[in-house]
Amino acid sequence: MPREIARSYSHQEVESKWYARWAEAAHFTPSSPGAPSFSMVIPPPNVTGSLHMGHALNNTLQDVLCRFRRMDGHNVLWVPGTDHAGIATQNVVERQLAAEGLDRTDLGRRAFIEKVWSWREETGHTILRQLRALGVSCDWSRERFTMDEGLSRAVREAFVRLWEEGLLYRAERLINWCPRCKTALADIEVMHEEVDGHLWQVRYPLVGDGDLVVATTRPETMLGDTGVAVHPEDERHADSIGRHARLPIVGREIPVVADTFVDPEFGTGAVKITPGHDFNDFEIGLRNGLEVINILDDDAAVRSEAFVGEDGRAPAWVERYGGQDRFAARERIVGELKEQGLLAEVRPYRHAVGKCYRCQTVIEPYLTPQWFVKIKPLADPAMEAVRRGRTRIVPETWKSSYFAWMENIKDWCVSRQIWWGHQIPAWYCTGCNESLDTDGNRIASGCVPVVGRAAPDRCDTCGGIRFVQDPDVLDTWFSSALWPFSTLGWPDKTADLQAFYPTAALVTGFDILFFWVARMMMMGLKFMDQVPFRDVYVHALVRDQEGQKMSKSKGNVIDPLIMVNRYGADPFRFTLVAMTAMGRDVKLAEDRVAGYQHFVNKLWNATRFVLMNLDDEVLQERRRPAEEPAEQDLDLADRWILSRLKATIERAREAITAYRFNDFAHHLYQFTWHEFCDWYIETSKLRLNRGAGSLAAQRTLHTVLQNILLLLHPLMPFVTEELWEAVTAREGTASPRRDHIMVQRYPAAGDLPADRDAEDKVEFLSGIIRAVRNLRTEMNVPPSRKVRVMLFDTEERLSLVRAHESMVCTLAWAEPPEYLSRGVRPKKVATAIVDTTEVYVPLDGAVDLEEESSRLHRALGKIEAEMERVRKKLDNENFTAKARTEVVEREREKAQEMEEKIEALNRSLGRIRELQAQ
RNA sequence: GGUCGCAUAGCUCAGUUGGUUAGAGCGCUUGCCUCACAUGCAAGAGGUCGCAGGUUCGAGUCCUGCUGCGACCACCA
Repeated sequence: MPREIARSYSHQEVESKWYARWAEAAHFTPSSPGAPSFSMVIPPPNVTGSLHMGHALNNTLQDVLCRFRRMDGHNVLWVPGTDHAGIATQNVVERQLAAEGLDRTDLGRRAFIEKVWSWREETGHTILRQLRALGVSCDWSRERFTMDEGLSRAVREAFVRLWEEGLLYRAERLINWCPRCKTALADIEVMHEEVDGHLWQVRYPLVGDGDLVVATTRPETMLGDTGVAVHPEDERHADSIGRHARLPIVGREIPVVADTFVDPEFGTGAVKITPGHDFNDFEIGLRNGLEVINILDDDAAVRSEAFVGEDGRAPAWVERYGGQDRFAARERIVGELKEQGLLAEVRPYRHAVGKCYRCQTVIEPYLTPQWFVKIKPLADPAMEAVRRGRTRIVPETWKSSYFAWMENIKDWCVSRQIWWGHQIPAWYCTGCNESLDTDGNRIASGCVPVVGRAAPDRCDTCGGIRFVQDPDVLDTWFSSALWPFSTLGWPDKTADLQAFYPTAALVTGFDILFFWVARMMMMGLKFMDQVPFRDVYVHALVRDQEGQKMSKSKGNVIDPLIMVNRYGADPFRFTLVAMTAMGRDVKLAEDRVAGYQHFVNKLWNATRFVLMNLDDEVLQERRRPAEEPAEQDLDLADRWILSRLKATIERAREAITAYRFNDFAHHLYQFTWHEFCDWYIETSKLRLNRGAGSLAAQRTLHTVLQNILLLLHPLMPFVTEELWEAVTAREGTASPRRDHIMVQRYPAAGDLPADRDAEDKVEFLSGIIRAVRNLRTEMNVPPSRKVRVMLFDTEERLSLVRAHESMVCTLAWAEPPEYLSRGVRPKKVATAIVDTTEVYVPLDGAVDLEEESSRLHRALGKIEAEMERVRKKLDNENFTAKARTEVVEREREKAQEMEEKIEALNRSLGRIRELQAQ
């Protein structure tokens, strides 16, 4: 019989013990036929990741939802897994290679990919292991990886279907190129950042005479200039239109064109046009028939006739500038322009540059063949679904962001020039495509792909049998976009899809709303003809206590595992949930966690108290927990706490189903601590000690405590499970695992009575008690003495106090009150009013004046002695000058405090003398 | 440049649809080792709810403007 539990809770052993037991009992995915399902997919963390605060918050919230729904009778499925994180993972492994002095080309594609796989075997499960420490209850038997066999099949299938429906195309477009990752990026993967740069004004001589001064932030791109543009109505430059300028350094003649894009107000009103390296210029070039020159491309000579010198080689300047780092080239170009006197002006200029979201390298617009998803036909239904409420975004403020992004969406560049990822299922016949580079490094834009679920056997056109697969891989987010259904077995029609799609909710941070959520919406509707989730709960970012984003470089990172280790998973989870209010960032400070650790301790000790006071029979009674105690001699206090419990259950359920996590936590906290512990347990003590009413009190304590544990379980799974075992005294039952709190019914308010009458009465009585306590303190009644009280009100009100006199007196530590009818108000009293009842504490009756007076004198004596010691210390000892100052400072503060205290004591003594005199 | 959000006690934040003396945790003050818990108990101090107007019988809560932060989006050289 676990009648005694330890004096305090130690989380370490308890947490690992219970996690193992839950897993063993297969509680994570219950299956009761006919029950409603509740499914979620985890936002798959990168395999490269280790657990940070964002994951901790995200997964705690999901776990709270899952545990609640599971207890509430749903068939819960929570699918865990990881994302292969193309560029991020490739970067990690490449860094390892670099440490050995190698790069990926030394290994070759096949060997490199093998290396990534073995890296993943070794370390790719770290983060999922770490999640277990939080107590998350995903179904580990269903762990998926975006590169595993099933999901890869889903990716190929999706790609092929998009192709077949004409929603996928390959084209040469200007894309965002990361020169470090050496791959294309989607628009959304480019982060814009303000930087301090310069605006250079460069003189372009016109052929014949005169010149045009153009302004640019990137002078090095002039190597690829193929025109200069001015506004058609700009009179200053009207003469230049149609003439040619001679490109400095290069010497090429380029046309001056008119385009309304040019803002005559900005700079000089003349813009150099570099169609190969700027999105605007590309458009202008198209409109005006300008050439495109690619200065970063080693193959530039091949790709553009303009670059071919007499000897068939690129002109020297391409080698001088194009091959090297852009910023070094910029300096040399600027230097050379200056030498030639062509630099008209330089001024500091702050402007935005695009950077790679993976490595922060400045993006270079670059003309290459890539694969694109035609996005409009996918985005429209995805917007419609949210508009019609088929998917609800919570909180709603994110809806407008969602629409804004979707409305302006452009075709999605899904190809990446890296090796780690889903290789694009497109093949090129070597017979048909002469320009095919059979090393597979780059497929020219004119080549015709054959897209299919597997490599083709024979070319339909030429009958050839040799094919080269497209070397590009898909954007990582392409596979994540399929996650809600690919993890359930799609493209097969599986029972899982039938049962669990659409998923009930998706819990995610706003940072991946567009990367991931929007794309899941599009793909889910496309391939499943149904939204991927009913609700999207968008939570905020976890910041440090100053509101700064946590980052390694700032050194302000709080490690969730350290929190779990130090305080326990339960307090940590509780903190995260309690801080999660809608639409606001979570600022996390460690002392919050410490604060909620105290709450765990409180719960622990409340349980200890209950266990110490229950008779064996009561402990072993097996009522359904949310059910009022059977015996009907319930006291007012019992009725009150049960009614409060009912209200708490209602509020808690309301909060959690509306994703108001902080409300959920706070209602339960408030009830447990300030209603159950502070009031109910305190009142129960009297009845437990006497015979009368003891049984009802015991049963009520038992019932309410069990309900508290059940209610708190989604938030604090470990400690509640541990305590549940103790309060349900379950040894000897046939199937202990069925008794785990994790699989009990969640309390329902309907099982309990509301009792307005009891609530009103207790509120009144506790008001009286508070008033008396307050007066006690005001009157300086020593704790050893009971206070004398008089109450003045109608007989009816007073009779209520009379009926609960012992409770009131015990909690207020008062003598039995004098009940006064109207008319005889006492004098010389301290008063308070509760409702209509006036509460009096007679001054002279409150304090034993003799005793109090001598107590104060003793205290005064002590302090004066201390003062004397301080004075001596200051006088006698030999200090160095500095030490002396410090000591004096410190002691002076002490002395000040003591003097204040002496003053206060003297005041009290004075009051007592006054009273004695009367 | 566009959009959205936030400004409430010393600190970190609650405050659903406008309704009587604005709440919590931490911190602070005072008194208590009262036999579940000092990771505690009791009592308390502390707020012109960013500023200025407006709507209303009534506004922290709605509207307008301003100030200060923050985020997201964005191809102006």
